[in-house]
Amino acid sequence: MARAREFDDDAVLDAATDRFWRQGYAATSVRDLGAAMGLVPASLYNAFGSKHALFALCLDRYLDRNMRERIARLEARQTPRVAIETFMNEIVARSLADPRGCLLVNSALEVAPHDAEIGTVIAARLGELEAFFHRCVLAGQRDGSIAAAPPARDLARLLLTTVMGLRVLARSKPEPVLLRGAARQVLALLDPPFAEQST
Amino acid sequence: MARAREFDDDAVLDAATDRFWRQGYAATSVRDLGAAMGLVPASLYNAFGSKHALFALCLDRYLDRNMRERIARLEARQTPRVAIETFMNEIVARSLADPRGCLLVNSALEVAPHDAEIGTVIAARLGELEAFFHRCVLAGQRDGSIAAAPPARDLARLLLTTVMGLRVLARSKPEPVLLRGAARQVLALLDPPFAEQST
DNA sequence: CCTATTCTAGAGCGGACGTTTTAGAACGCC
DNA sequence: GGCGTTCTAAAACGTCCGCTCTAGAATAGG
Repeated sequence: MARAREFDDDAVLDAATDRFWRQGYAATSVRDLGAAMGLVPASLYNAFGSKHALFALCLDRYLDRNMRERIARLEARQTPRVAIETFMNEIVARSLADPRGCLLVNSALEVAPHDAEIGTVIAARLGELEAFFHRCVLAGQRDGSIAAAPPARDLARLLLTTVMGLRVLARSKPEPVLLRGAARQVLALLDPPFAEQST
Repeated sequence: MARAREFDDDAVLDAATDRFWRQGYAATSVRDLGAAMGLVPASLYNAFGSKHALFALCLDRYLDRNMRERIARLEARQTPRVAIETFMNEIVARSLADPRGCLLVNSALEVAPHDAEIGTVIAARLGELEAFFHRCVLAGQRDGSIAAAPPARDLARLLLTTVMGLRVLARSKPEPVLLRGAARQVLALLDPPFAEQST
């Protein structure tokens, strides 16, 4: 052991994530990151290896603290139908409130097509989200709160697709009625054929 | 009048569009564009003014030749319900076949949030697409091929959202079953409550 | 206290960026 | 046939890129 680090890993990673989130990977320079993190480039390289490695770390941390946390929270505390509704409503609310959008979606378009390593991570996380929707739909079809007729896999696929679409629209056409209308209709698709459902 | 241009505007704009489409705006350098267009940077600047102006031109041309052409073709030749179905199926097929995705969607995430001028163009074109879906849904509800209950505006909003989402997923998780499943379900939402419909 | 190790600071690496300048070649018009 | 204009070609502008090097400050163990 020798001299200790002068900065807090959590704080500087938060700052780096915010930069990538706001500006994208390519448009964020190492000097930009350094300034936001309060670090000189050399310290940044000493601590995290490279811009690419730092991005991978930020993305992973982001997904743990946003997507996975949300999935775990909703699945533990809500009925399946309500979990889906809450998820979609949270996406709409966040999309309208936070101009940065979603780092996962931003990266899915900017980084994934040209970076196999990050691309694999992103595809896997999208798969986790699809799996969450699928579990919710299956459980909802079992308890009668979701229409039994449509295939659960396809409903999960459409829900995932809708989340992606909402995130894109929010960044270029951030109109509340647009996002809310789309979310309302995709949720309507879950309704069982008769208004009544088991209590 | 003096010396004539040695290149064909259409051909070089096609080449430039392909570069922006494939790599995005920021990741495409002027030298890159020049090489693809067979032009030295000075000629490019002489002919098109700047990288930004060239991009705006390419985006406009792209939208005329892809989105607007498709809308006009479908609206002229198909019943409203079939027009929507054909549009969605074409999006899925193209997304799976062309790794470049959609220049409009790519730009909606990469360029629009940081470029007010391009952002305005993109928001307007997304509005045109939403309006197309809205016209189709209204006409389909009139002729009985689309369920009358859901609000046409919301259906149009969800269709637009789904197109955006399909384009995003195709670039990071290009699985045919995923895209086809999502498209199938959003089209199922259009079905009138009883399988029979007027003919 | 001394040494070994790890940190920070800042200058600097070669190269690429968007753009402009300079030089000269090709054409319409008087 | 020269003139004026517009083209092409290539070098060069200053700036920023991701990254590394050198120097010195700080700390733990012997």
